[in-house]
Amino acid sequence: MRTSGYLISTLKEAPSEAELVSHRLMLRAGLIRRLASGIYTWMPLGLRIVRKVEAIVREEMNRAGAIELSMPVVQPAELWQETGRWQAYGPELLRFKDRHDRDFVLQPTSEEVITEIARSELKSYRKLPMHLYQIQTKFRDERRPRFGIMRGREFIMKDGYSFHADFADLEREYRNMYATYNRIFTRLGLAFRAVAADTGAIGGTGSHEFQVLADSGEDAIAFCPDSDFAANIELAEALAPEGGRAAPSQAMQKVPTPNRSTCEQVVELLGLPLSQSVKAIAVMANDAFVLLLLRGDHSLNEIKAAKIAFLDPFRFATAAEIEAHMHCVPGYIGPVGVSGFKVVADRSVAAMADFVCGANDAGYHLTGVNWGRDLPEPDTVADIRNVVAGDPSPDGRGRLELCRGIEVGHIFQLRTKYSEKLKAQFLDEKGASRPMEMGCYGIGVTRVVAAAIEQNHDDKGAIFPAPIAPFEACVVPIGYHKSAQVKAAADTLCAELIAAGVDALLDDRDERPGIMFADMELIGIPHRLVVSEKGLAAGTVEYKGRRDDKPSLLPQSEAVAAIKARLAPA
RNA sequence: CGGGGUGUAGCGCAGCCUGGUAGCGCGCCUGGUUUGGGACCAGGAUGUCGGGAGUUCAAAUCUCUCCACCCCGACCA
Repeated sequence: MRTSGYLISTLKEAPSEAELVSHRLMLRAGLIRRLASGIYTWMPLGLRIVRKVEAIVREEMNRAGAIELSMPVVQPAELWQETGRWQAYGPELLRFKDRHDRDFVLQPTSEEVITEIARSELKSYRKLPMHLYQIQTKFRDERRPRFGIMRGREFIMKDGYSFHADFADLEREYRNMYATYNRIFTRLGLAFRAVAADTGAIGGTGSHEFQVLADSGEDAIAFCPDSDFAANIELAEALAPEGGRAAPSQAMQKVPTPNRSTCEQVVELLGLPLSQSVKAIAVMANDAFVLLLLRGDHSLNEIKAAKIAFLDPFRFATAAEIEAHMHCVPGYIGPVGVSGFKVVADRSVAAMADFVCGANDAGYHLTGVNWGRDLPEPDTVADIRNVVAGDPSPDGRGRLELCRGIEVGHIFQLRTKYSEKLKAQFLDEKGASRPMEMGCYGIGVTRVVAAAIEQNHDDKGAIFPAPIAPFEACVVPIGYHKSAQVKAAADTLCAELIAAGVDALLDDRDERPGIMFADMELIGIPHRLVVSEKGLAAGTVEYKGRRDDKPSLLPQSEAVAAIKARLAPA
């Protein structure tokens, strides 16, 4: 491929709309162009990257025994009504009507359609197991699209669905996919981690996310360097503190804390550690008022809290509701001397002694508060906080660390949630009708592109891993349009690279070298060869890896082999 | 959805306060000089100033309204 005649549209300055590094670089490199909020055109160069990601995903899915098909982007509402997701999915599901006033959706995912296919095609245990997947455009009407393609509304996802006669076989395929995803993300050249995850809206039981590690990631991951424990912070269990609760050593005291409504402000005034304070979070669950207690230095994990039966679902109480139940303004509320509603204490709060909390009197807090003596034991003790770095690992083998990640893959055991609702049943060996066990497996293809840049870039631009780079190598001639010798050598070199199976780009534009270097670096081509009259006179071409500080010289005759060697899998 | 902000040439921005008919840099086109890290000189093209309504002799500028986009938030009382 030659740059002349191709569409390379780089920008010196990034459009002001972009904040995130990958978003800025994708716009500057001309990989994408925004058409509407969260909706982007994939420009030729960007599309090459997408196609390379797709090819690797497709190859590994096929190798793992899955079979590709393609389901419609536009789907009739009836199936969605059958599973109840027409109601349950909420405003993220884009709905519209056709000319006959019939309801349709743009697929955000395809459990309904695939299950409809399974129920009509897979009627016998003899046809199971079966794993079908597609690589398709998805649409989710995000409440706030952001970060360019990272959280766009329209995106490309590989979604696979497996059908099984029993749970043991689903578990086998789940392990198969776990291994397949590890292979895929390894081949994509990304630093990633598989983490245990909450099953979220899709439902089901077992679930793992595949997270590309990057500081800008939206997800927090807890992992244990001394074991293989890794989980999304949504799920990571906070164990009860070692050693249990200390005996009371102080008397309860009411102290004035005027204009200090946060835990931080109160402990600063009292000269105590934040971990000695308790904050009370008021929520409404099924029209009932509930007080949640957390240590001052901890944060509420809403997903864990919603797993307590009487808190599902809950929302945060309004100031008016707080005053109605606590007879006190927010900022000074606490669990002492209250009645008429439930109090849920985090495990760490239940283990505290001599703690500080609001006095239910504006401008006052209580110190030296102790369970059992100053207030009754909490109604419920549960793990409702986010883990923090240094917490013991739930597997008992070390301490947790935190890092951030970008979710690029997610695998679920759906069990029979959809097969029951959509009556996807098969006949087993005994002729009995049973719902199929299902698994589902997603990879955000377009998000992988953004994640790869987020993880691999410098001040010059993107640094693509070779397997997904728009081109694997580029040839930059100096004086292509002036020197017949340079032109011939560059043409030959590029042709030889391509003949050797290298996806090579020749920059034959009549531009100054600085412009060509800068563009090739911005678009993240991992290997660069420079052909010049000076070098040819000495029988050399210059090589520079995208991450190298300085170029090196290669004998002209060895250039192709050198690139091949650098592209070979390690 | 709540809060904040921005809309002026392909991109980045100035002009708005104090109304007088639109400008700078980059990019683009032409010619020339250049040619190993985003060159230089000369000439040139490109704007419904986000849309609509209003005030005014006159609106990018003032008023109202709508729209689009971006950022933050939508738990910590």
